[in-house]
Amino acid sequence: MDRYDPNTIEPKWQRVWEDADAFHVPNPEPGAPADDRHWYQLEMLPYPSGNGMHMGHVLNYTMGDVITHVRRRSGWTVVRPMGWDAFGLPAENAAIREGRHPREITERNIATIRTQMKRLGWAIDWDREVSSHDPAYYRWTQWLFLKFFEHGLAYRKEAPINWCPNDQTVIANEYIVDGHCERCGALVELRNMTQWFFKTTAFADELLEYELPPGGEWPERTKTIQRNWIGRSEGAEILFRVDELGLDMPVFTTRPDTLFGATFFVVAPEHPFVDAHASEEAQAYALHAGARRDEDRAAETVKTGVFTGHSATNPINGERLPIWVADYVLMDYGTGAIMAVPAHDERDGEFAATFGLPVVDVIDENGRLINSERFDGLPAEEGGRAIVASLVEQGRGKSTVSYRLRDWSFSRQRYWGCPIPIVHCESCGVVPVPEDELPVLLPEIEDYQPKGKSPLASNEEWMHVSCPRCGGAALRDADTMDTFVDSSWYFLRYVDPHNDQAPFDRYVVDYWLPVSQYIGGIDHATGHLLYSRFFVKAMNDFEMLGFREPFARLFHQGWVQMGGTKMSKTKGNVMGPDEFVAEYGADATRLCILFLGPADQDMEWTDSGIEGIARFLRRLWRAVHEVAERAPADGPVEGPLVRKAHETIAKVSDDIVRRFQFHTPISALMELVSALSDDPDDPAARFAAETAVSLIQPYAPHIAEELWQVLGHERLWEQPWPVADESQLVQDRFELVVQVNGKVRDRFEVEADLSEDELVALAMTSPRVQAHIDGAQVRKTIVVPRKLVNFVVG
RNA sequence: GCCGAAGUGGCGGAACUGGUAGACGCGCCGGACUCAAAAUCCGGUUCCCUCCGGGGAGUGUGGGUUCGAUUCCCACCUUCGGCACCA
Repeated sequence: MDRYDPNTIEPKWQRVWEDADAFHVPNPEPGAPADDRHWYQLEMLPYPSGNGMHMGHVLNYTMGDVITHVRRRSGWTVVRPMGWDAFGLPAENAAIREGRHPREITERNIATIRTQMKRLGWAIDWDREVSSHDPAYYRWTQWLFLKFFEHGLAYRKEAPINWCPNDQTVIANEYIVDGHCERCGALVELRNMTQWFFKTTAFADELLEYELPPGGEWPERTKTIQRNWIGRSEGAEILFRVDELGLDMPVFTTRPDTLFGATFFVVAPEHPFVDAHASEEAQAYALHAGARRDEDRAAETVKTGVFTGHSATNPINGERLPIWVADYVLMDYGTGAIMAVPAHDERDGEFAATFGLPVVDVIDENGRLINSERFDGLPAEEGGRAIVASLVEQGRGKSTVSYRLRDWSFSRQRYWGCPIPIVHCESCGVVPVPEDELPVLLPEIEDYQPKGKSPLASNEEWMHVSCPRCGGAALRDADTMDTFVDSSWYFLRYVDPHNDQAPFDRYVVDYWLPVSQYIGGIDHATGHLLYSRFFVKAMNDFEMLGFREPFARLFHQGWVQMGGTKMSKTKGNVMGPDEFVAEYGADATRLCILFLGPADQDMEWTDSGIEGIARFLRRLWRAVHEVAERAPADGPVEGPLVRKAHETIAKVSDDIVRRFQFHTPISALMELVSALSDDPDDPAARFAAETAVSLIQPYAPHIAEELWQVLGHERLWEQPWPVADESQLVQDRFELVVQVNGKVRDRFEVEADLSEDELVALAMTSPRVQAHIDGAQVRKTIVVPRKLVNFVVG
């Protein structure tokens, strides 16, 4: 028996799989019958960082790998692709530092990570590899952009947007954390700029619906996060009249029932009313207040504001309310104006207190309307409906819905991204680049240094084009797209990666998608996951594909932490797999990361854990070799070891497939290996060994393959997944627990086919039980079949 | 403030449908093998008490339901996550 040496056997089997093209899965022919046993296994694609993979990646992809092997071997056709989220700032910043091209840096990083991935032995169909920086990919990103543009779902507008002063580019709302850039941590500024937006708000209601296929399931917490982000509020829009100006001012409110309690009216500093009609003092205030970020405005403890000099008429009772301008009202929510009800809104109450404005109670302690004329006495909710109905009749209001969600601003003022296929023509305006001129290649430039405007603009030759529409002088759009545009459709390209006629064929995506199981971090709940859903819903509307959701089942892995904190470059606690793979092998590293704990919870990486796993693998290695040296039993085997093997099959399969729990199967396998190594001479030891090797294959495919060969077999990766023999799971004896008043007093083995009466009689004979009953009256006897007997006394 | 998740040995965690709390691993303690070490193997390891037979307590806290609660219900505490001057 050779010593277990992962560094010899692992590369050997990796070569075997590669030569056998073991994990390549071709697409079905058009019109081929739909096979309902196909599975699309996907984990979020990696960003090719210069540091290579970290343990979080190892966890993520190993989990996907276990599922892939189990499904494959259970008779499913599994597609499991891989690719690279290759555009983005880190490569560009590295390019500035190193004086090289971002492409060179990115491709170098990809090569490093690809090598790491192959060394870990993951079952990936490398034939489907795609990279978002490849013109063969971003050609179709551009093509999709044009589709969205054509349907009015991509548009340009001037708006105050988030600007990262460090990265010198716009960033999306979704990637701002507490007012700071999620990527670099700089404090985000507000800038007024003309930017490209995707109209995600057009799908606000659809995004609240999860139109999943049968068997699809999303975690409740993810849906909650998305629901909070979308922030749907039902309410009413009410028109207030400014008589002296002949103007109607709409407000949004969720509380139309409190309309009689409105005692003043407030507009946001950015509201057009201010510039057009407000007093000089109010305009001066608005100019100052409107320039501040929402976060700073919110941080103010005392409310500020100025009277504009005008009044608005409450449509329900004709009362004239003074119009104020105040920065606690936000322009980009609702209509940018509110009816203020100080009695029933905390913020309005504070404002009224500060400026001595009147307060009118309109709801009593029983929740009924008061001071509301003919609506008095109605329960608040009913009263609200009645008030809206009355406004509708007068044409002064209607029921409506407001959302917190904003459109996705996706143009970026940096180099390393997908160019926007648009030309700006003096006479024609915004003109799309014709489809047959795609891709618009990313031009070469001299200097990547961010200067607050797009580096692409520095390439004069590239910038100046003739207008595709009129032939006149025109300029290209010099911005690039947010990398989240690239990753909003990569899962569609994966299934048809070599298509040069279209981003994908509809029959191919309709065959494989929605993704059967998606795995990735919950940090993308309001970003990537929402964007991808938006893309798919829109493409479904364009009739490009036949489904409404990209991901049927979603799972979020926990963070792999070190020293109690999430791994991050700034904390210097990022750890990759390399040193563990070199010392203990890929199999041990894979097992170790999954053995750390429940996959959906944060876990602490400990170096000592891998020692235990290595011990286990050596023990497995030795036990299997010992078993293999002995002659196989002739005829069927039975006994506790056979039963243990079947129990392990049931446990491992159920945990992985149904419970999505990856650490407990390892415990079960440790028990089985320990049982069989205790007695290699047991005639059932060979069956137990074969079972253990077969079951561990998804976790540790290399050692499994090697030991499978030691046991005289071949090509374990394509052997059917073991199925537990139900009859073996039924035991003929079990351990009966006997309780007195719910406390365990004795336990002993009994025959499984005893009747309840016999169990009770047997339980009663126990001297320990007798001692606790101590001659007292047994008031009640509870029997749980195959488990316990409980005597209630006293 | 609103919404959500979670609290179990020294540590990571197990206990899936209300039925033996602590599987499995780490760490630690003791032993075997060895000149020695590594590796390996065996035994022990929730806490307290013990006449070594056992006994008592115990899953964040306090109640409740139940023959029986880590599991269900109520209240609270702590931690983490999302939203938040969103009308």
